[in-house]
Parts: sequence; structure tokens; C-alpha cells
Amino acid sequence: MVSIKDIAKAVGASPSSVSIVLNGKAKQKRISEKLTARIEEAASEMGYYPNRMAVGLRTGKSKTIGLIVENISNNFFSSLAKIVEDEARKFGYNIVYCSTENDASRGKEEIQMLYNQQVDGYLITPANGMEKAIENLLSQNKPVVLMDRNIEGLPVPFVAIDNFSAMKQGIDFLIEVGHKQIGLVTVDLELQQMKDRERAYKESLIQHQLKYNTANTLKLKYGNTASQSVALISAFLGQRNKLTAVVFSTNYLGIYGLRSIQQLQLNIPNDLAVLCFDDNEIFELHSPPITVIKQPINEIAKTAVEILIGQLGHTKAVEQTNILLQARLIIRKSV
Amino acid sequence: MVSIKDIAKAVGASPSSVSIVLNGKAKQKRISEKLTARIEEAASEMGYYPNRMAVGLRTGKSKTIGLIVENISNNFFSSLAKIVEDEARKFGYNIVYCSTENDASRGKEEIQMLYNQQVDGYLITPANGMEKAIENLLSQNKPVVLMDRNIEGLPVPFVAIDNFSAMKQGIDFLIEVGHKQIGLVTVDLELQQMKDRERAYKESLIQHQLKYNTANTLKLKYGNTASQSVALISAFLGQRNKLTAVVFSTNYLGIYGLRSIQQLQLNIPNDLAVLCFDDNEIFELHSPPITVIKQPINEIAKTAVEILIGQLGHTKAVEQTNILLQARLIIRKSV
DNA sequence: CTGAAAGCGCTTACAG
DNA sequence: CTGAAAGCGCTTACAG
Repeated sequence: MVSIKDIAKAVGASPSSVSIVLNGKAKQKRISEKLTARIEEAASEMGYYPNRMAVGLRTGKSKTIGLIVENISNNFFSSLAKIVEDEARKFGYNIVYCSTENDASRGKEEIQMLYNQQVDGYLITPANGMEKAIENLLSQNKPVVLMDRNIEGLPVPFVAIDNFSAMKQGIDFLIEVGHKQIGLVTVDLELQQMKDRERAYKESLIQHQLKYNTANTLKLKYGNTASQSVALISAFLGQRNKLTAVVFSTNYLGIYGLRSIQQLQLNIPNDLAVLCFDDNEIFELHSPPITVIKQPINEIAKTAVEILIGQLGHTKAVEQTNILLQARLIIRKSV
Repeated sequence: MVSIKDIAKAVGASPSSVSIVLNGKAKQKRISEKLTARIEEAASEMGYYPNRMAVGLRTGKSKTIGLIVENISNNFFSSLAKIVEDEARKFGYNIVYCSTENDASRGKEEIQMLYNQQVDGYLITPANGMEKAIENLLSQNKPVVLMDRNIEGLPVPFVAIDNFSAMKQGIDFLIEVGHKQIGLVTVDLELQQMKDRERAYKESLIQHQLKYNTANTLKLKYGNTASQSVALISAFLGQRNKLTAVVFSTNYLGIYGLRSIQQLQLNIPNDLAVLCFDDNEIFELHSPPITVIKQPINEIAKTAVEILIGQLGHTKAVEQTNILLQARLIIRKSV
């Protein structure tokens, strides 16, 4: 590996001059044009690239961003990851990812690893229980942007969608179309977004003078396996055949749900209308295609990176730091 | 951030002793048990964690692995990424990912970035044109493991599936079941795996005394948009209605294909039998569920990490470094 | 206009 | 048994 010293030797200058030139500060530091040219030529000829470890140690900047998501293999998060990668790339940043699996202790370890690795900023979809660790980061003046899930009371920028009105929009639609017995399948995570979605379900029913019956809500354990979940959804859907519509509060629950419905040999939408929160190629392709509430993944990722990069000092800081984007109801054929 | 110096000061020892103890070499370097205990206590009390940049600069190791895939948002690669993360984590490694989008110049830039960042090892699904860059890595003695796609003639470990026999198995099955007019939808990438799959298609037909007709193969451009691809597949499938079965040579082609088939309102499997290379939740859930050739993603990822970690000196080197795993034909209801 | 020196936090030969 | 010193590759205040 060729170092600054090597170049200095090659052109007969000092390492400091080389460093200055290579950092584009030649003019500012009044290095002669002649020396500047010689150094630049030598650098490109010798194939010089700075050792980021050394730069990092010296400057405290690693040009790396830590991305902590629930699970990188989940479609929602991997789509997010791709946009994050592309955006960060424009500013010369690499991304190191970690999956929490919604396990706070795993998440905390990951924050620690990223911290030791000196990542410059953090993009996090926090699991419950990570509040303290994130607060620590903030108190160390590390730039953090939360995505998808907020932590109440932490002074940290946050970009996500307005879960309440997104879900409300969906349920309102089901009701307008004539459904009166609407079931909800959700997950027992104590996440604000899940609570918001559930609350929207309830309030929409009440607002439309429909009965809110807790028996019409199925709350699955997060830790359940796929086949357990499918079985539980099947039982839920099979028993209460008075339901005319069901809404799944996440992507993967919807996928499980479709499997259950297939097993039960119910016809969508005749036997049962289906609405799902979060889109997925599966839903678009299903016969019939499933009506969904779609999050603007692109916009979420872009905005989050933009804010983070702003904090890292590359662009102007974004003024409004709590950003709630709107989801869109995409009407297909399942309702 | 607390440093080794701080600890040294706190316990009244030298930084070197602290370093030795904290690296678990106290016994070996014959540091007294008393000092060892004092240092360890202070370190945990003060919340010491090594600065990985400094360690990296000094030792040349960053405890980071670079993962270069075609596209992190693609289900196959994000699933791979999750297993890679979990396996690497066991050995204390972080993963930084990059998507090439099958663009060699982007891929080369990414290798360069990872190199500057001093990643310890590389896990790569190479795009065509990255051969030279990978060769460079090898000549610098950087550990590299190729996944999914090989590069002929490079002395580099490689783990993937036996694409030829996997595809052969699938086509043989279609023929045994009675199909004589079998179409193939594939992509124009000059990748060995794609060639192997195509070759298997051809050879299976010939072996069974069926006509191999190039008009029955549709080769899509990699750069096509989703809707372009769907339109082209529709045209292909619509015209030659003598086809009784079609096989898609990748995951995303299959997804496009299902959309085309839906648009054409063809019944699977009565009007057209469908077989797809690579599994996907979509296929499992489709009505009817699609028969697929499934790659053992878990095994691929685990094996690749295992070999890489082996090369990094943590476990014994794996002896057999070119590993071809077997794919499995999963018979569902689309044939 | 340019160079010598210090120092980021760590590890490792070396000396005692 | 323990410490002082050098050095990884870089950047930046300082001196001239």
C-alpha cells in the first residue's frame, strides 16, 4: 500500500505538503502550483488511496454510517437499506448494517460495536429497550436519526409515516364499502406505531357507530414461528366466520394471513375482504391482488439519510426534524 | 471515551501492561495476578472499549467484512445478508454491504472503498468485469470468498450450487410429467450460472428426444424495467400458445412472469405449467403455489462465512474450497 | 510558500 | 515481573 510518505519521497516534498494537496487545501495553504501538480500526478500514478483507519484515528471520522434495523432480510428493511446505501454513497459513506430482531440487548450490543468502530452516524429503527443506549449516543454528540419508530421524549430526529391516519384511512375505506365486522390481526410488540395502528382501527369503528369488540382482534406473539402464526390466524379466521373483512397490521402478518386464508379455502373478497399495512410484491401479484396501505419507503430512506448527512456537516441541517410522511391507500381487488 | 492511558493512570501502571492484560495476554507475558485484577476491574468500571480505528491502524485488522452483492433489496441477497451477519457476529465481525447492480465499474469502486476502509475479508457475488479487481485483492493477500457466481480461472474459494444439475432436474421433471413444448425465460447476463441453466435446459430436451427450438427461449435484457419485462414476457407467452410449460431462470423473472400470466388470464397449470429457479415467499403463497428449484441460502451463506473466517485465521482452513451445494426441486401445484 | 513535530489510541519488540 | 519507546498513516497547528 502506498502511503503519503512514499509520495513525499517520490516528489521530494514533505508528507505534510502531500497531505495538504491531497485534501484539496493547496490553494488555501498556498502550496505552489508546481508542487501541487507534481504531487497530484505522483499520487494518481502510484495509485494512492488514503488509509481510512489512519484518517479515522486522526480525525475521528470513519466515513461509515451504522444502520440498525429489525431484520435485514425483511423486504421493508432491505428496500430501505438499498436506498440508504445509494444516498450515502453520493457522499462517500459506507454502511454497516445490524439486525436487532427486536431484541434490545442485541441492539445495545450492536450500538456498542458500531460505537467502537467509530461510525460517524446512526440510522436506527429502535427496538423497545434501546432508549438508554440511544440516549448515550446523543449525549456523546453522535448524530442519530430514527426511522420507522420513534422514542417519545428523546431529542432526536425521526422520520416515519403517520401510522394513525394511514390506518384510519384504510379502515374508513372498509367501512365505507360496507363492512361492519372487521377483524384485526396484529403483533404484541409494544411499539408506538403498532399502538397507533390499533388505535386507528378502534377509533374508526367507534366513529362510524360500529361495535368495537376485542374478540375481533388477534394479537400474535412476536416470537411465534411462521407456522405457529399461520395456525393461530387460521383458528381466528375459522372460528369467527362472521367477520367480513380482516386487516393485517404488518407486511409479514399479511403474508401469514394469506397462507391461512388459502388453507381455509376462503375466497377473497367474497368470503373475506383483506387489507394489509405495508406493501409487498406478493400482494401485488396475488390473485386477487391485495389492497394495501403503502409506506413511501424511498422517501423515508432518503429523508433520513439527508438529515443524518446534514448533521454530519455536509449539507445544511434540515430544519424540521420530526418528519411524518403520508402513507397511501392502494386499492386493488381484495376488498 | 476512555483510553488505555486513562486506565493506566487510574491503576498506576503503564499503558503497555494495560494493553497486555486487556488482550488476555497477562499470563503469557507474566503480569502479576494482582495487577491483572486491578486493571481488569478498572477497565470494566470505567467502561473501557478499545478504539477500533486505533487497533486497526496498528494491527491492520478492522474486524469488518465487506459484502458485495448484486442488490441488497433483492430477497435472495438480503436473506444471504442476514445469515452472513449472524455468522460473522459470532466471531465479532461487522458487515459493510454494497450493491453492484451488476455494474462492474460500480463494483470496482466498491472494492476500492472497502479496501481503503481496510476490511479484513470480502464476500462477493461478482458482476462480469470485476475479475481484475478481485485478482488485485488476491495478489494483496486479502481473503476473498465468491458466492453464487464463480470466476473461472481465479484461485479463489467459491460456494454456490450446481446450477446445471439443478436446472436439469427441473426440466427432467417437466418432461417426465408429459410436457413437450417447454419455454425458457432468462436474462442476457453473461454469467456462468445463467449459461449453465440454459445449457441444462437444452441438454435435457435433447436427451429426451425433444426438439430444441431457439424460438422457445426468451432472453430479456438485464436493464429492462419491470413493466418492460412483463410486457415482453406477455408477448412471448401470448404468441406461442403451443407452449405447455415455461421455466423462469431467476426469482425476479418468475415474479414478472406470474404478472404476465395473470394479465393474459392463463390458468396455471391447465393452460401453462410454471417452474421457477430460486424460491420466494411469493411462489409459496401464489394460487396455485409454484413449483421451484430452491437454493439452500442458509448453507451457502454459512459455508462462505466459515471459509472466510477460516482464512482470517480464526478456525482451521476448510480443505475443499470450491463448494457446490445441491439445490432442491420443490414440487408444488404449478406443474 | 514549505517542512518538522506532535499526536490520534493502540500494540509489540526491547530493555531492565 | 513491568515500563519506556517506537511506530501504524494520517492531519494540523506551528515555525520559519
